[in-house]
Amino acid sequence: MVSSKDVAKYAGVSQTTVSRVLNYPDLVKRPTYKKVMDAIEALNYIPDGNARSLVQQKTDTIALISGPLYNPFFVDSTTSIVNYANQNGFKINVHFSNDENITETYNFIFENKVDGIIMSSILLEDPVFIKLENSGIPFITYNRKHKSNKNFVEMDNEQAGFIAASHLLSLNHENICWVGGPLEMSTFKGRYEGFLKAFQEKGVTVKQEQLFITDSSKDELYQTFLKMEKLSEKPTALCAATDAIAIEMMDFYISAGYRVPEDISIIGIDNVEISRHASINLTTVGIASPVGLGQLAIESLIKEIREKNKACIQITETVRLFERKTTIEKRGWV
Amino acid sequence: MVSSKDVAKYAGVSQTTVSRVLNYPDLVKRPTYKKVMDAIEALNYIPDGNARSLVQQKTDTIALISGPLYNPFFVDSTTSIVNYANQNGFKINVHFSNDENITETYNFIFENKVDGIIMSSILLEDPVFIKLENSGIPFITYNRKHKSNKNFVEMDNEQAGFIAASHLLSLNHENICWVGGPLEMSTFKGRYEGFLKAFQEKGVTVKQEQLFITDSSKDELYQTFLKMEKLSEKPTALCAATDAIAIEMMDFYISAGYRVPEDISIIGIDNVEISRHASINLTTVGIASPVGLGQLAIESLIKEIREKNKACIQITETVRLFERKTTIEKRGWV
DNA sequence: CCTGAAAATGGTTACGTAACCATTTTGTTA
DNA sequence: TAACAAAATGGTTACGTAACCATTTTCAGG
Repeated sequence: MVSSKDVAKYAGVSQTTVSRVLNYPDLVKRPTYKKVMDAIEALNYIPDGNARSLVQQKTDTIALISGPLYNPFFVDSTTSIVNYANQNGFKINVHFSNDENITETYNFIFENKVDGIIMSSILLEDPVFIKLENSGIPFITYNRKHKSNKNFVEMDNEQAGFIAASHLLSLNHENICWVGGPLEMSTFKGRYEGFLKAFQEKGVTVKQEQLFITDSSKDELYQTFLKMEKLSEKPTALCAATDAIAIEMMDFYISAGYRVPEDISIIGIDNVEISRHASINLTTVGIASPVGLGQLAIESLIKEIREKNKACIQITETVRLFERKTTIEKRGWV
Repeated sequence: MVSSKDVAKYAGVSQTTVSRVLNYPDLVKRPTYKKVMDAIEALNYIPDGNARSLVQQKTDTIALISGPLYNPFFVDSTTSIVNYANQNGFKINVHFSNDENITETYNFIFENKVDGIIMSSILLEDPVFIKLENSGIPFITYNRKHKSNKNFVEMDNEQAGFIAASHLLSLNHENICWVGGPLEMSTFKGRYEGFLKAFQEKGVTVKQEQLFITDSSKDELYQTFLKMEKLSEKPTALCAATDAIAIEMMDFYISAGYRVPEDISIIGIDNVEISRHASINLTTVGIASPVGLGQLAIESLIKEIREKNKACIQITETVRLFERKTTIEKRGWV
């Protein structure tokens, strides 16, 4: 491989001058500059970013630990994060975590110096948090957060759950099922609590059997669907903790011959891009601002890396209802 | 930052021995091994992957140039690629290309030594191909290919276009629009030619005005929709070059009050995951094998990197129809 | 034409690791 | 116990770059 030494020899200058041509061209006389550039051209020289990283003690690389892309929330956030980072000269090492391989994922990341870590996959009381803190690497979470998180970008999850439940209650639904979990994750916990709070304020009682604390895997969601089918009183509405869950449940209901929303109202939370689609038209709750959580987080992280800014980044975005066509007023059909 | 020298000093051994403990533990006596491991533990030492890369002349990193995730094809392929690579100890640097920033993207990648490149975004006659060849870095394309590509994984695009068109023709549609492009891309070119071939074999004529060669941006697709609305003879069926286009067009039609498939049949190509969803149920053409193109490509690339295998990888997967609910027989309504 | 400061360039080093070769230690066999 | 091979460990180097300090060149002003 051709190195800056080869270029130096070819151009008849020192390696130092070659480095200078690329990094401080103003310090080099024009003719010398040209000689070197010609040599670079002729030899097809490309500087080795790895070697540069070693000497400069920075990698211009950020590790992203995202949830799986079959959750459309992460489609949106991954897109923003990768594009924004690349535009700002950072590489993104992507990892998709299913919350099981998470330890390996972190070890993998620690092995390779990165300038920062941006992630969603963390539990409220995750033990990995201490390792992250000790590593000294700037990191930020988006969507979810840890109980002692310094830097995070989230939506107001409790408000979101509250708005979703309130919307269904205002449409006269009372037999409303909750689907989502696990509650070790800040998102699900907040949304769940908001959901319950709405019932409490309205004075409507929630039965234990209406609450399904599940993970988001297709299998378990299908099992949940089957359980709901066996309920003595079938729900007239369903509050899903995420759009991904809502869309999946909708699939099961429609496949089973139900009409949405006539037979069952469904609401999600996240307002992912695909929920807008005319075939889906999911009523949902999402952040009011047009800038997504991923985008906010990566902007903050890069700022912190650049400015060695040690200030806390704690953003909780306010949310609102996006009313579409999967929820409808409950009609008495007695 | 704590280095292997620090560990060596702490453990009272040489740096060489520390390195050996981690890479060739069998060459180290048990007590020494333990001393070093204890030191590593005590100092919280993590080897620097960058330094290792420099001396070993490999990075364990693969660059991925994917199309945008709003095309669900790339959701599926990116997931397989990232997961498979990570499981095999490779990091993935992700880049989303919109075919405009492509030159910058390539320069960005060349600046940082990677062990391989896996990409979709390339034109049939892309000039960047020569730079890729000259770089000596193993690379493979999936989905699309270059006219002189050595390594690629694709579907049989012509067969796909042929099957899609044949399906619509067999349902007695004749006024069928084609939407997709540009033809500089192998996928669109092949599918388009297959589409035309089906008409030719059936002896049905295609009018120029039925053929819409567009890019896949939402804006341009909407313009295309408007043009189709103004056609003297409105189409009864639509063959989209990709599922992404099909799903987008479906959105426009439904939003405008049309029913799919009663008012217009729509077929796509790719068989992306989301097309299976009960709310979408897109009839489409996709590879018969359950293993996706991205997965095939990353497996081949990693094999090539590991074995320095210089054999050509040229895979063209056969395709079949996935009949769902967006296509229906044309009824005479005169 | 000389002087001195500024401009331009060069030499050397460190970054953290693994490869390579050299040296010391261990243990076996005669 | 001597001899010697094998096992264990150490010293030095290279990887390719930018930082740092040293040296040479240039050129303005007297």
